[in-house]
Parts: sequence; structure tokens; C-alpha cells
Amino acid sequence: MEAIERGSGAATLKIGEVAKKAGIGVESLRFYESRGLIEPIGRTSSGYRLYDSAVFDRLSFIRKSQAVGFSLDEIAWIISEARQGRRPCGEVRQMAKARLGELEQRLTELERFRDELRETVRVWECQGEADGVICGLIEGLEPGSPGRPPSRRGPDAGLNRPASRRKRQPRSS
Amino acid sequence: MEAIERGSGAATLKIGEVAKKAGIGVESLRFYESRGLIEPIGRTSSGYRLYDSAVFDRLSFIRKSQAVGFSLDEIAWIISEARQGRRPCGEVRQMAKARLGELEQRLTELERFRDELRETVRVWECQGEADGVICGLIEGLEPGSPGRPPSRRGPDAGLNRPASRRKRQPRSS
DNA sequence: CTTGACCCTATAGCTAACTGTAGGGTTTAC
DNA sequence: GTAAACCCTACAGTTAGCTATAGGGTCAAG
Repeated sequence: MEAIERGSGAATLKIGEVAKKAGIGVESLRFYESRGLIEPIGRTSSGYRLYDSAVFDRLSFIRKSQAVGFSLDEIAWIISEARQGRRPCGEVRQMAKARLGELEQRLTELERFRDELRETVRVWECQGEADGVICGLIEGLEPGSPGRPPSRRGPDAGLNRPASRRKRQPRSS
Repeated sequence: MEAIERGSGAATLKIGEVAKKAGIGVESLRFYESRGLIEPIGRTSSGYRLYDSAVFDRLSFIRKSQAVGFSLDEIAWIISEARQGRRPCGEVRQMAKARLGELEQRLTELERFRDELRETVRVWECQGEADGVICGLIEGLEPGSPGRPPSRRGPDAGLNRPASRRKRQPRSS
């Protein structure tokens, strides 16, 4: 069972070959397909996906778009527009500008937050830990009932390093 | 069926009263409990949680810690330390400094990214959309096969409008 | 002719911090 | 005495972008 047009001039690739050349996982390729971002040019009779080299341009487009800050949904929308012969340049520009605006706003917030945190750290540094001075924060945190710790499964839970951290939306009102 | 010590001097509160006074949802309170952040001082015979006013100090501690950038796991760890009579001031300072370091690094990355994005937007602005100039990015995104669109089960997959957009972490590199 | 690398679909899990729902029981006000 | 408002547990869903697993089928080499 050979490919639909495997060996007929234009080289076709199986998903694993595409994955390896593009430096991406096969699961991600299938995931992209499920989100409407890529599509094989065909299938073998046994159902294997077949791609041609155009998939690399598409993947490159996806990566560049992500680099601009577009979500996969937005990228899928652009692709679907393009597939219908449209060139949503204006919209894409608008999207990029919107992304930039959000980014600038977020940066402003983060900078303000950084300044506060710097100040907090500075204050805590000054207090030292020589005597029983409790780091501002901990004040009032008394041991609940001395001698009856509720046997947690281990303080390793969130220790080490807390992976990626993200800003939450503080509920207004 | 009255409370364990409801009406015996020190006022106890049910979860809804705590939630209302603290401006938080009852589900969040139960969630915090499941994460080891808070604990009722007891239960009524029918199983209702009872709190005293100390819970507000605890919630305030949680909010302040979140404001420093600590995760709930980290906060739970601090609380569990404190409950065991320890004062992990040094560690807390270290955690805050680590948070600050991460934040500064992320800010640097984001600033670089913002500059790139600004440049991208600027370039796209100059091109305009008057003639067939395709916004850099879209270049090469041809409609699948001209004249033979592969009759998908429905191009609605990612159509309409890009729906909800949210801040993502732009992957560096 | 069997082994192992590859491929398939479908579905669940990961991250964080909640939020919502289902399906009950309890309390309180009228 | 009944209806609304509250409480309970347990679990699923939300956000994005993957990543992994289960349980198969396919294919090339030896």
C-alpha cells in the first residue's frame, strides 16, 4: 500500500518526517490540524497523513504569527480567510496593534508591580531575621493549635520553583 | 441544632457570612480550605463550617501574599510552617527575591518583544493595503489548490471572528 | 513471520486559581 | 408547614497550547 502519489515526482512526507524536520512533535501537528491550522494534502489508503513541503511554510507562518502574539484561533482565522482568497491585511494589522496595546498596558502594570515588590524586598532586607522580627506579612499567623499539625502530605508541594506564574484578574467590586 | 459554640460569647460565622464580609465566594473559601490555606474552627452538628474573626486576618495574609506574587502552594507552605511554630522569614525573603528576579527577567523579555512588535506594526503601517501588498506575514499563504478547493466538511472550523482573546506568554526565541 | 518503529483515533492530563453544577440536607422566616 | 435561602460533598469546567495515554492498525527489515 503505497501513498496516493508517493513516488510520483513531488515528494510527500509522513507526519513523523514533517515533525522531525520542523522540530515539533507529531501530536502538535495533529493538534494543529484539529484547530484548522494545517492539513495534509492527502492520506494513504491505510489512513496515514501525507504532506508536501508547503507544510513547512505553513508551520513557519504559524510560528511567526505566534511571535507576533496571535492566538491559535486568530491564526486559524487568518488562514481560513486566505484560503478563501481574501487577504485580511487590514484586520491583521489591527490585530497586531491590539496585541501591542495590550502588551504595553501589561508592561506598565508589571513595572508598577515590580517597583512595589522591590520596595517590599528592600524593607524585608532591612529588618533582618536576627531577633524574632516576623517578616511583616507573617505577622498574626499564629500556630493554630500547637501540637496538632494536620499531617500534610509534605511541604514539597509548591516548593522548589513555582514554574510559570501568571497575573490574575483581581475581581473588581 | 445550634453551633458548637454559637452564642457563647465569641461570635462564630458561617461560610456565607465570611464570604460576604471578605468579598469572596463561598466556593473560593472551600477551595482555599482544600489547599490548606484556611480552616474552620469547627463545625455545627449538621456539618456547617464555623469561623471566627481570625479567618479575616488569614484571608488578608493570603491576599497580601498573592500581591507579592506567591502561589497558593507557596502560601500554604508558609502557613504550615507558621502553624508548626516556625517563622520561615529567611525563606520567605528568598521566595520574594526569586519572584522579583523572575519578574525582572520577564519584564526584560517583554520589553524586547514589545520593541519588535512595535517595529512590525510600524512596517506594516507603511505598506498600506492599497495594492496587492500582502502583510509580510501572509506572504506564501495561498489558497490551497486554485480551482480545486478540497470540499471540506465545512470551513466554519475557525471562521466568524477570533472569539475570545487572552494574554498569552509569547514564546521567546 | 516476527519484531519494532511508525501511524491511527479518541480521550485525558498538564498549568493556576478558581467557578459552576448536581444532588442532596438544614435552617429560618412567614 | 412550607418555601426560600443557606449549607454540604464531589466533581466537572474554564483559559491556551500543547502532551500523554490507551488500544489498536501498518509497514519495512531481518
